[in-house]
Amino acid sequence: MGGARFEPVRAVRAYERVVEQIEEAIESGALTPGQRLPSERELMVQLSVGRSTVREALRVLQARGLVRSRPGDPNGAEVLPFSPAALHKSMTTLARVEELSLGELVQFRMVLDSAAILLAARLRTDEQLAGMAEAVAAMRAAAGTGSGSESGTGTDSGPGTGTDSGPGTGWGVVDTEAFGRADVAFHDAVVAASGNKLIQICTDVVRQIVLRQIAARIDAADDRQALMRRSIRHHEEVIAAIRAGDGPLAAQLSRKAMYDYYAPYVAESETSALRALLE
Amino acid sequence: MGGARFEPVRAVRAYERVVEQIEEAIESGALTPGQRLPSERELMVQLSVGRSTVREALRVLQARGLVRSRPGDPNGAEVLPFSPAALHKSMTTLARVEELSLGELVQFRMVLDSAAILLAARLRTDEQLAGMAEAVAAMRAAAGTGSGSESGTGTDSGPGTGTDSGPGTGWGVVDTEAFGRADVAFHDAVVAASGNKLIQICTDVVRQIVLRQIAARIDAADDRQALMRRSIRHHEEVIAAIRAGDGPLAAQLSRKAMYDYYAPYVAESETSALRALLE
DNA sequence: AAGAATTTGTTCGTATGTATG
DNA sequence: GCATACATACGAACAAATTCT
Repeated sequence: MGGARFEPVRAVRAYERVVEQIEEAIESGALTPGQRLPSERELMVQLSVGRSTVREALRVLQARGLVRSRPGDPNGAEVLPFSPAALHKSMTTLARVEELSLGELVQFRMVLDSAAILLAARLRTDEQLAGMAEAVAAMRAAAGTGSGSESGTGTDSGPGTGTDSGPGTGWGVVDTEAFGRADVAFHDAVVAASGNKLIQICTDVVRQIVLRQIAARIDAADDRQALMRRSIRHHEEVIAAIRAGDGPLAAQLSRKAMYDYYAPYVAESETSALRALLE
Repeated sequence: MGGARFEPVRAVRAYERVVEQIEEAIESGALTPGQRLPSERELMVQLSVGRSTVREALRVLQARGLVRSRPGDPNGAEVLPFSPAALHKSMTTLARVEELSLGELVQFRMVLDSAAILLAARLRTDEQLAGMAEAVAAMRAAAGTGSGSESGTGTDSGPGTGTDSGPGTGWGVVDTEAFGRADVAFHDAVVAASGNKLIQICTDVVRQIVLRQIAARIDAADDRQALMRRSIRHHEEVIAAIRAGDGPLAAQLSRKAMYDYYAPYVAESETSALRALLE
């Protein structure tokens, strides 16, 4: 009894077979980024399918961010290096149709970011630590405030980043855009030090989604500079804890910092769930 | 100076415009799951594009999991309820082409799972707690071991789940498949209690990817029953901590449990990064 | 610098298998 | 069983874009 088990045969479309073949070639490494696929007409001969079928398959692969094809390119479609664009798209869709609340997104960031910081406190190199300090210095510069605190970091502001072409912002006062960039650079340095690419990509994606939802409200805040100063102080505390190797403290500080920064925009019914992470 | 800023005009394909229109209709809620799109021929009239263009757009939408079309369906393509399938696909691709190591995946699970447990310890209802206990009872039943420990949980094994049709496994001994299902049910109950859908989906996706990588090795282990017993004991300790409302303890126990379970399959060079989370 | 050759983008017509009534 | 409408698939044709000569 029970030797053979049959599955219902789902009618597999021709274009899916094409997608599978090319996908397999890419994911297995037989096709590496930068290499070219055969032209559509040659693919249609090699695979013995019509051109429309080939094109539909290429569209799917393009939607997944695996290849790109340009009109007139004598070579075929180009195999792309992986980018989290498809992941970003999926999560954005998820956020819209599943009505992911801002609270959930911020909570997710608090979890992943504090984990990254916990790991970074253990695994960071001195260069990575210097990169974090540099980013905070850039935040200070963008906030237009002389100094945030009495921290002993000897690194001065990185060259060139910031006050070159911010449209509509004056000099020496506040450059919201540059501040945001420096903030991103800080967190990038942290997740890079954590050594976990998955955390890196997910935090990156979620950060963009969060920012898209509240960028307007942050820009409209009239106490921006005060917010920036507090954020800078928090970051400096985090760096100090990382430098001291106290991961749990650094992680807790980072959760607190993110809570303080984003909580005003989260629905009141959800802030308690955020505070549950502050402990 | 600087008033108008021009962007390079990227030639936007016709099919992309079609994708955007339909996508917008779905994400905005104008089209809800279960509803039907117009037929391809009608879309091609409404949008004044050719048939192939419509089809390529539908392929992209199908690849994103937003619609599904079947041959012969008198209605058009069906709008689907959101499923994390596209997210899963993206992450799987990421894991393959970026060579995400098993260590990174397990680390990610440790972070998200322990966060979910921390939240669940605060926010769970009694029903959700009962569901977790039920899942652990099912794990005990599947492991074929009389009792895992002297824990005082009064719930007996849930009805029906488990020993009905495991192929090739005897009765009363070990049913690896049922054990896995019960384990999944436990973690599902936890993330449901955490109240964060994003954590739920991400843990679900990553769990499947991890399992796909090491399922064979787990099946081949000859001390499976010992592993199961230890896993059950760990889960019972976690439940006890959740019941007591001690979130940090529950989270720490869960990280330890996952480390014990998966560390043997992780490269030795990576286990230290995992232990960094154990604190 | 201009034109030829090739490739993708798009349309259209046709044939086939399938689901619904 | 039959008619209808649909998706699937093929392939020819033309337009637009790119590269090479």
